[in-house]
Amino acid sequence: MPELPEVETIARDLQRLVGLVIEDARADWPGSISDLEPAAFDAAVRHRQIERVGRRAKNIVIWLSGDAVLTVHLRMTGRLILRESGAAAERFQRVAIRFRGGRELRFADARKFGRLALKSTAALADLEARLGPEPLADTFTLEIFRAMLQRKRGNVKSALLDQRFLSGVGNIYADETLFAARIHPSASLPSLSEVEIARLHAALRRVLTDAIGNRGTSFSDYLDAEGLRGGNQDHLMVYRRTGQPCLVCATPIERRASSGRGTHFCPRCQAPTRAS
DNA sequence: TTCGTCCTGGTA
DNA sequence: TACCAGGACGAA
Repeated sequence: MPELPEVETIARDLQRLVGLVIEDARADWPGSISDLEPAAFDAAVRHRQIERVGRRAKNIVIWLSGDAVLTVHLRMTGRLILRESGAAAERFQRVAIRFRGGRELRFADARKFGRLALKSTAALADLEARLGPEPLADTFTLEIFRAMLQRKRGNVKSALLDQRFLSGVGNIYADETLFAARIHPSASLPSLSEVEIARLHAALRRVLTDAIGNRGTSFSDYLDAEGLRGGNQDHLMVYRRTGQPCLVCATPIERRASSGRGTHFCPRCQAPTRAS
């Protein structure tokens, strides 16, 4: 599941696209492209130059010459891999963008949930309007986070997963962050103490930063832009460790389904606080 | 706020 | 063979 650290890793790897000119684009699965038929997409991106590559939330954002932006959301099983043209196609390859000079950006996606979208730079505002702040931005201070939490209801795990509230965090890093902050995933937001809010803020930034340092978490699906696995799966404390001993206190890690998602936690380290 | 939908490979 | 994984979004 590519989340902020995985998408950031890919976006950094794709810096080498800057300056390349698109020769053509081919979509083997039309559904992977939003709003445009494959032929129209091909015509719309041809001969445009890559000006900048970045990330916003879980989107890879590729600025093209001529007021166009290509956004890529990998959803669950999407991969974006840069290869030499002529290399064997990726497994589950859906879209290939060829560049002048012999390289090719492949979008592969087993479950076909991921999407490429071509839009104007003005239309990026629509994307921005649906996204909460970046947890690693300098502007995401403890004070801002505290104010955000005061306006939000529900439990802490669903808040972390809500992209309009905070962007970039998915199921893996929500569970890991809550463990690091020693907060129970079902804890209601109003019940969080000042100390817990501060721990949560610090844990968010540390967990995500460490995961970027490890080039993301790979289970079966995620690969970076070079087609290589990340290393963060060896550093997870609770995610997919159901029944295994907590690495802090040896209590078996529990898993519960909440709103259709698996939630992993240590019932002792993350015991609910009595006060509220 | 929760549920269904899109999807299908991997696993039990 | 059946079921699980789940990000985002729209509907109930």
